[in-house]
Amino acid sequence: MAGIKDVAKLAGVGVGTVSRAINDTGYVSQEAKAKIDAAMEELHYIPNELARNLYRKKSGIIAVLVPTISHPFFAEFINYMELECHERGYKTMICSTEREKNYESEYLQMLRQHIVEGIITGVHSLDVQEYLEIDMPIVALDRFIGDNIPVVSVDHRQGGMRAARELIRCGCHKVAVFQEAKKVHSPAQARYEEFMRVLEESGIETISCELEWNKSDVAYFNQVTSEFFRKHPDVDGMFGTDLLALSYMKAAQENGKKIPEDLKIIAYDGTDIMDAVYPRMTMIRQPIEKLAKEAVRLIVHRIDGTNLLDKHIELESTFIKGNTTDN
Amino acid sequence: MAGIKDVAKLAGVGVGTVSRAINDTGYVSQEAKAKIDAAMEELHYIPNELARNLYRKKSGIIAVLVPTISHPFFAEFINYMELECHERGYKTMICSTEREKNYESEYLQMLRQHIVEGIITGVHSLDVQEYLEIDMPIVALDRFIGDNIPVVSVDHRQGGMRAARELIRCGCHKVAVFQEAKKVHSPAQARYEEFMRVLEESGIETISCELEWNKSDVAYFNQVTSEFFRKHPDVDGMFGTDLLALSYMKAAQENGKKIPEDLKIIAYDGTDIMDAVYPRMTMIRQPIEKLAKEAVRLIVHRIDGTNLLDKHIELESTFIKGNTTDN
DNA sequence: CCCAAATATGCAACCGTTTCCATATGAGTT
DNA sequence: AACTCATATGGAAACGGTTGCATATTTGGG
Repeated sequence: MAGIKDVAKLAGVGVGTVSRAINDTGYVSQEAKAKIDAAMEELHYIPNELARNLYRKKSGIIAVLVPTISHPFFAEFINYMELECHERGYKTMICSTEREKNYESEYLQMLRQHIVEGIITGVHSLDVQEYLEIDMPIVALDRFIGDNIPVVSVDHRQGGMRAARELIRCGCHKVAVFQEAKKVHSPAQARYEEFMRVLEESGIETISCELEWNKSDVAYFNQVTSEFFRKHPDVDGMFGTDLLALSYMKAAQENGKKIPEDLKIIAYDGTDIMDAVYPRMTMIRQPIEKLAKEAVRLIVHRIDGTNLLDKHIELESTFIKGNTTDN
Repeated sequence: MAGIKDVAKLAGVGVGTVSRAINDTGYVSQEAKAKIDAAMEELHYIPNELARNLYRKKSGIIAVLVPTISHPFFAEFINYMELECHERGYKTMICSTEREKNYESEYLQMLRQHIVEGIITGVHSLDVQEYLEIDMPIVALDRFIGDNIPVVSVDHRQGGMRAARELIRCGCHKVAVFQEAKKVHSPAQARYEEFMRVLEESGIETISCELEWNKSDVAYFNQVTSEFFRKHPDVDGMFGTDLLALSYMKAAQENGKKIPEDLKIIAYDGTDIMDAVYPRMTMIRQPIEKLAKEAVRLIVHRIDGTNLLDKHIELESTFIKGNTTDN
């Protein structure tokens, strides 16, 4: 591998001159530039980014922590995030934490090790302490971590309210709501609270089913929904995240229920795979692209040290009327 | 940020001794070790990985190139891949190329820049030349690139054959097959060939629909399938990848077709979101976890320079009988 | 008691860049 | 002619580690 010294030698100039030529900084004569270009060409020289990184103390990498990539919401989020990172000159590193142990601290280490410059975390860790101690570029996706860590999320309360109103409008009597583990401190909790509050205000019975922490695979969802359905076959309304809503619909249909006649379903998230299913789901769609862009914007600002003011960015979700509530 | 010199100074030893203590190489006395540990603790010292990388000429990062992360197959693949990489001590960088331009060369640069040590590419580029020139750690997922670049894929021919036989068994007369852009040189082409060959051998009419290159979003699929359905409402069998199969089923159901009575559908890929839909899809499931593990194994071997023999790893897919072919 | 081997350590060189600084040249000004 | 100032350049120091080498010091066997 040819280094900058080889280029300098071949071009008959000093390394400093080569470096200035490459980076277009300082003074370099036309003559020298030409010789350097020729030498670089001849040696197939490409600057070693490792060395640059060391000097600059920058890796140009942003990490994203998610429970699992294989979940439409996170997959879509990461997709948009990578786009935005790329646009801003950053690379994207992924870290999934859905394993036995809680791997978060390991990933946080990467910040101190200068492997990554910032972290966007969509992980619902239980041991939050570690984050609080660090004063480093961290942005949370839909999760409260600490006062100094900005959060990007949607207005869950509104989403919960809209879902509740829609089910009320459709005349539901007994509604199931699937919510994530309560020990997780997330803005999403407001969604369930508001959803249930509004329904109960209207005197509608609600049955909530708390999911296990950090489990979001389809096999688990199928197990939960079919079991739930067996216990509560008379439920006539349901609210849950995309895959869960799909899974519940499946459990119901397998048992001969008609959608939306016998059961109304509203899905939360509205990832785009939902557009491929029949019947068209009534959904509360999160603006995933915007979430991702905002998260990247915030983390880049943190990295640059500019604009540290933003604390909580709350975006609006969209209600999409489909055919799973009524026709 | 405290450096190794600070630790050395505080501990009253040389930097070499500190380095040896940290890395557990060479001789370090108990006494020195204790002092160093204390100093590291006091200074909250963590080795700068950037500096280590430079010396070792290793970044510890493997990149994965995909058209889009937001597609269940790739999302699942990346998920397992990240797991396996992590297990082997590598970080995972993602690069999506589903943008206007063909960004592959940019990402290939990362190898030369020493940003990543290896690349697993699931991208269906058109300009293959660049790969061929490079003799670097590259592994292709389901795609032929060049003689020196190993491929990990499934036995598509068998998958195509099974799907065809199933549709024959169900008595289809006119079958639709959606296939990726023909200009892509991928092992998957064998699937369509075999599928159509077997059907035509039985005298069954086939209509093939070629998809645009590098388009795999649901909106596009919906557009394609609804248009196709309008043109060919009398088709009674269909074969396509997961989302496409879902989208097609949706188009059919929206037009009052009964599944599987009026139309038989077989999905290829079998990502796990498919387990959440009703009716249960008849599928050819790719062993995504194994694909990912094999791809990582190969790339790591290439990086280490051990075992450069493997050229083409071909895994078996699984036929899963669901209720979209018959009950 | 002596010498080889094992243990222990500090210092300098190195990894491949970037940037600072000292120095040089030539053009334009007074 | 002397003095700026812009242009141009090479070499050294720095980034923060790791490792080779020279040099103790200790240990143990004959």
